Amino acid sequence: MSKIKDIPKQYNPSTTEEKWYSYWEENGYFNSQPDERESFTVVIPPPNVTGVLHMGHMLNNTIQDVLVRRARMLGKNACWVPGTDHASIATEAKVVQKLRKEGIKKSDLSRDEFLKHAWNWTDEHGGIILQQLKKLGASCDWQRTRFTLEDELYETVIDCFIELYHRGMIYRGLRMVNWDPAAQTALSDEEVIHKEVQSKFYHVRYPIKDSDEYVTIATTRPETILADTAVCVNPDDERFRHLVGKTVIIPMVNREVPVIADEYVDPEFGTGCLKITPAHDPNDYELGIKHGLEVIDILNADGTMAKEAKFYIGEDRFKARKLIAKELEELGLLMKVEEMSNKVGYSERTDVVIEPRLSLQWFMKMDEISKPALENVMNDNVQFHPAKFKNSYRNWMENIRDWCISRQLWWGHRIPAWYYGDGEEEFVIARTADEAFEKAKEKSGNSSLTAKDIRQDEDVLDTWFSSWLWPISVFDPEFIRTKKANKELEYYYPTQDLVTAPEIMFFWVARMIMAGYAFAGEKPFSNVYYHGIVRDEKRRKMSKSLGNSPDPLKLIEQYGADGTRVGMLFASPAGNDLLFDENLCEQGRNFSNKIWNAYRFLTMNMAEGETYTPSTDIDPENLADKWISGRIQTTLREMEDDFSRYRLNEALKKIYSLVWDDFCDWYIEVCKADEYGENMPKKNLERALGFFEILMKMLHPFMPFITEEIWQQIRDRSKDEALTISPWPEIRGETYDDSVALFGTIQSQISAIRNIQAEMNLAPRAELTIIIKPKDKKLNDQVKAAGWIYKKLLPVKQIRFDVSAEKPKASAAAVVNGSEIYIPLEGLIDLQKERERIQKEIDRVEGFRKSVVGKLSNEQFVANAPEAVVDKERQKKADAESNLEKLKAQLEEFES
RNA sequence: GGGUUUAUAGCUCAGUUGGUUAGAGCGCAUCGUUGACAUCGAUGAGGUCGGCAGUUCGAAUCUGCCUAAACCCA
Repeated sequence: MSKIKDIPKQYNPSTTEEKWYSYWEENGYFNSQPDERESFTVVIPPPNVTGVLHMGHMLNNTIQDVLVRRARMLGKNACWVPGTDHASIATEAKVVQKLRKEGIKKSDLSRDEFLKHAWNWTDEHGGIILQQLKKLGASCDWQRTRFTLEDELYETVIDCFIELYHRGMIYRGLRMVNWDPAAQTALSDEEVIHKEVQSKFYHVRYPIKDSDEYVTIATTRPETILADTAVCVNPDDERFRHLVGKTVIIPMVNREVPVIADEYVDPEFGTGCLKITPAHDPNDYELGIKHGLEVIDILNADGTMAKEAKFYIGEDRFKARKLIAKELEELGLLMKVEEMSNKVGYSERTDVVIEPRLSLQWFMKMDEISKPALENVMNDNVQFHPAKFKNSYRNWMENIRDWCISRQLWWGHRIPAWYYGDGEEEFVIARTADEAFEKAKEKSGNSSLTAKDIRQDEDVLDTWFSSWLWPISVFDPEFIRTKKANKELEYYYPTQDLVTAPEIMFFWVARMIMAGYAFAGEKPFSNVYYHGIVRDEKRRKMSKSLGNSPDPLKLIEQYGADGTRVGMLFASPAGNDLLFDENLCEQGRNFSNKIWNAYRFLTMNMAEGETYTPSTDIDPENLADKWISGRIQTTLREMEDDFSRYRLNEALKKIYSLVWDDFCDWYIEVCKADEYGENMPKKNLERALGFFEILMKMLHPFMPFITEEIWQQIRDRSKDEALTISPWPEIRGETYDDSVALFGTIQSQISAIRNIQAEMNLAPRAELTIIIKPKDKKLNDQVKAAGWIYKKLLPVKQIRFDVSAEKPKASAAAVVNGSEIYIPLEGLIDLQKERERIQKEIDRVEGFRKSVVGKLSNEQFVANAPEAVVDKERQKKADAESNLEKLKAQLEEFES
């Protein structure tokens, strides 16, 4: 390259980012087609189609992009499939809300009319989030973008339902389900969030029939008293044994119900008497079946009191609770009210209190399908990173219960069940109405059945019942039906890495693994990387309602996409939560600027009209070249290890430090010209550019934009030479261990001299006379040959290397690994200060020596520890003593 | 109630199979700016590793108990 004029002092991300993202897209670098290369496939955890980018997405997609970009540079056929899901409950709720604002009630609309509104909403708001991902730099294959409710994927889900039904894994049944009275739908167990809340514990008296006695029960939900059909005690409880078999009268409704006995009751809890409400509590329901109790349902779907309750009909359950408590008090039956904390289930989506409710729903059997999913995670066929999550996975899998897959909603995949009568078994499963009609005629044996006599199930399937097929369906939507993989599925499946948050483990990860084995007979991915949840500095989860989440796009605007990515990753150790701090993005932006200025400085050193060709042919005589080259090689190896363990933040820290500390603070400094104002020697500049190119490659997965910008400026590149598709640097190069060690020694000596400058309050530019007395002849030759390095990094008037040097009078001194440094400071030295400085060092080394001697004088240690360890201690002792001797001599000489 | 995880500098985190007088970044302090970058440079001060007991020649690292916190499941 040749000199570029007027590079701005500060890096400006916004123009760069626009420019390169469109360049990448135009040239199709992110598009993947099956070929002979090894595939590296990642499917995106599909965000809600109408959602907007939040901090969790930022982290999630930054991580995926780093993995995908690195794989691409490693020469793999990288394919990152983007897409969205339809988010049944959330989207339907939003549409209902929007219609309500317009004065339209959902119940006034037909299903088709409602769906039209929902699709309009989706078209209007849908996919914004995918556009936002581009701002982040996400290198997705946009041509493959999928949506769980698009036609092809819709069919897949229906195929899946039919297949599983025929395998006998899907059934319909009356069960106690988690009912969301706001969304008016059943939910799966996973969609219920249990929260610890402060509740009132009402103690209520129930009179025994034909007696003066009472039993006292305790409940947090007095409204359910109206649905009680028994009272239960423990058979071994002496207090109540005589009451078993008698009849109690339920207050208010005056229903006569039996007192029954069952081991289930814990005599220690509450009053020891349990009211049984089979319609409104899962445990009571079981007891009800066992004891043949009546089931009285007193709640409507919307959570108001039903006419069966007889009291407060139409009132909300919570209002009814208060009214009933008041009435019981008036009746003299309310004994006391205690405060207690208990766990109450809330809807994940609508945040209202869940009611256990008996209803007819579709379920999926989980016992068989979960087995391979558990086994293949435990044996690491599917690896979890970090592995600690295997524990909770196993725990959930081993206690898994059947999955309620029906939802009383319209936005979603409609259940392909068709009813021809009211009986529980009077239905058929069919793909179309015609097919259903034929099947219904056959199953019912009623040949006079007409098409009008059959009606399709109104309900849709759980959103996760579509997304669990994602790793299969995005490649081959017909596979579930045809059972024959197309070319794409053949090539891309199983995928490599899945990146998600641990909170999604049961919703999605576990079920995708089940689907993988159930349909493809193979895992859906090889690795699952669980990242933390993004929290604010007070450890609160970031949420819209708390308003504690920054706007990701504003962050990108402010700090650049690269800076923001670096900020997110810096704070993100695998599996730990991320305490987001904008400060980290600032650090990322500063890093961008540092890189930019390093590059700017190199261009400033170019002569007009001259052409510079980056080179990594190192000068064998140049210690600094060998050192930086070795450092790069070592860092590449370390990063490889970090990546293999999904420790992205560690890999980033290493390249960050290599660029900033090694390259900028040391390498560029030693490359500079001898005299200020002169240009850097051409050879130095070309090598600096050559190493800089390698650094840009190493940084590219983390900071794609600035690295591409500089890469393209360093040389003219063809379309085939964009950094994004460039090969990752060779890892097989020399590590120059000896040169790296020698350079390290010189760095320590230079730091020691700078320390003297600072502690002695010397003017930073005051030129120094420096005498280095290396610990032996060999080192003397080596450092002497590298004398030029000292001159570049220190204000040197004169420097001398001499194994037999004597300490001059009135000089500051230091000992570094056996080598001594003297700096004559005639007239400048503060004797007292210098004495203190050396004494401090003596104290430190003496403390160290003592701890080593302590070990060595322990006979047990010498006898039992491995010889190498003992030898090491002896060497430490010898070194410490040698250093001490020199320090003491320096101090004495100083006193005289 | 059952289970899992975590506890290391002011903050956020490293610390592989037990052998470092415990590391990093941020923050803090001192000094420095017409010399690539103050979105910067140089230097420095901060922990004995939650508590107790044990195993061991040796423990931040292994074991037990306790305390605290987080998460998951009932």
